[in-house]
Amino acid sequence: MQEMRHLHHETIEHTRAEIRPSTARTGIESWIGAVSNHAAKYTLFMEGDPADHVYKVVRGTICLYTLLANGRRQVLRFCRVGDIFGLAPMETYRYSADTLTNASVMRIRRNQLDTKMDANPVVRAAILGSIHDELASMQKHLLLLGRKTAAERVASFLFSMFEHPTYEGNDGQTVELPMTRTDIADYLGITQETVCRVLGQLKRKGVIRITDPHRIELLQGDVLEDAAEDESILAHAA
Amino acid sequence: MQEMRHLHHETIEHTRAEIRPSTARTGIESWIGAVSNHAAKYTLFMEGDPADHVYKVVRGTICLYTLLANGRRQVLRFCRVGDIFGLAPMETYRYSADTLTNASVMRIRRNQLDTKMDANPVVRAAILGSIHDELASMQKHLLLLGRKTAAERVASFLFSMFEHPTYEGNDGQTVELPMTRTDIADYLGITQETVCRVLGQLKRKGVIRITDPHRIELLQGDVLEDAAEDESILAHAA
DNA sequence: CGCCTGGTTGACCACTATCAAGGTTAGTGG
DNA sequence: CCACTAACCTTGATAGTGGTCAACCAGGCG
Repeated sequence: MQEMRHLHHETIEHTRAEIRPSTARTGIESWIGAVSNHAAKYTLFMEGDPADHVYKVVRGTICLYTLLANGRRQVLRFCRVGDIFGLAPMETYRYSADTLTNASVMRIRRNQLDTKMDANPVVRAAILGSIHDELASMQKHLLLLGRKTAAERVASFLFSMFEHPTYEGNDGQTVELPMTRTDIADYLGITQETVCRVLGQLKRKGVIRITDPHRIELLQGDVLEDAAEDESILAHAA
Repeated sequence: MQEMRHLHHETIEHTRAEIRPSTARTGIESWIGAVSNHAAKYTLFMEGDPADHVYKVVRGTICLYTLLANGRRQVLRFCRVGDIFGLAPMETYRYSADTLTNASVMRIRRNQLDTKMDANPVVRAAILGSIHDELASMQKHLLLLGRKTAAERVASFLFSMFEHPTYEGNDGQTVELPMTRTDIADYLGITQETVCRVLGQLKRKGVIRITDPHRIELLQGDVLEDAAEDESILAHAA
């Protein structure tokens, strides 16, 4: 909650980004690019748009998703501060990107990035590392979508939110969920109603406390972690 | 059943691989590495093993998968001739790899590959391209696992098999399925029985013909393609 | 020849989707 | 400042897709 000062609206400014240590995870301390600010629910780009920019989240949360003809939606990833997306080389984006909250993103021209990569082994390693992280988390998500029950999916999701390096409104015991229940459902391959029901179940079991719909407090982390891989932990009743 | 001649058992030979044009897709015409031959159902490595090699399939089909405590399995990918796996930089493999058929793989030491990558921009681009392909297909798979019905999943799978660049036993109208029904089920996030039932349905509709359990002939490609995104194409009855 | 693995089909049932209603919150305009 | 509206969230009732359990068949290998 300390990175949301000077909020111009939809402004674009060329800056050398000063990003926090958490970003060092990408190995790139400072990038140069155009930073733009957007209101919530703004579409940065849609599936099929020409993919000539790579994005880095500076503030807020972004949601990457794909659609099926009949309107079914699969959320591929929630991108938070420091996350990079649109990185894989491609002609056109293979997914759409919406802001969930007010958000700022830095855009880097793909060809500029390619030049930097060719010139600088450190940048190269950083990019590879970032792609690797993405692959790893996608593999975990394949397992979740293919083989976990609804209760395990929600528990896994919550647990990963608590695990995530602390950022705005996360003191390790409480997480801010910037997304709606429908967003969570579309991420987990279930419905909004099922998400609610499992959250209710976790609440009744005393595993979490739902301060308000977008703010959840962790009471029994170990139980949540177990529940992420074995729904029987939350055996019926209560 | 025609690819199982001259089976040396577990031989290893250093060779300059002569691989077919389909491999040019990786941009690397010839790699140098140790080629090893394995019988079907051989485990190349398991999740958690130190990841010091990158593999390239020279012959046969490999199956990459992860397990959940209670035995549930998610197949992440079927690797066929020319495919590369174990590429993302990691300390230990995050999945296991089994041969499905008799197979040969070329192993390259990770640090050797890293050296090549740093020295050669062409290799670099090829590797990045390969990772990109993997990301793209994983994103498609997330959509399948999260949002498609059983019928759509099987149709998608078959369609992708028919689309795949022709290789052993695929003349564009007939595909050889080296994997078992259980393997397919674990790839699609459903059960063996459901796979059988959908295949039966497709057969009764006249969309495919099942010459033998591992050999399927395509009769109506357009119908199969439509069914991959809209199960109602296969509306009940018959 | 008989076991064992893999495939197929059927009967039944459970998990989760769907449909529906009511509650809460935030944003908007009077 | 408050009424009104529209999202969003929550919970309940019902139904359907696909899982589970079980039986049987076929082929390969010891």
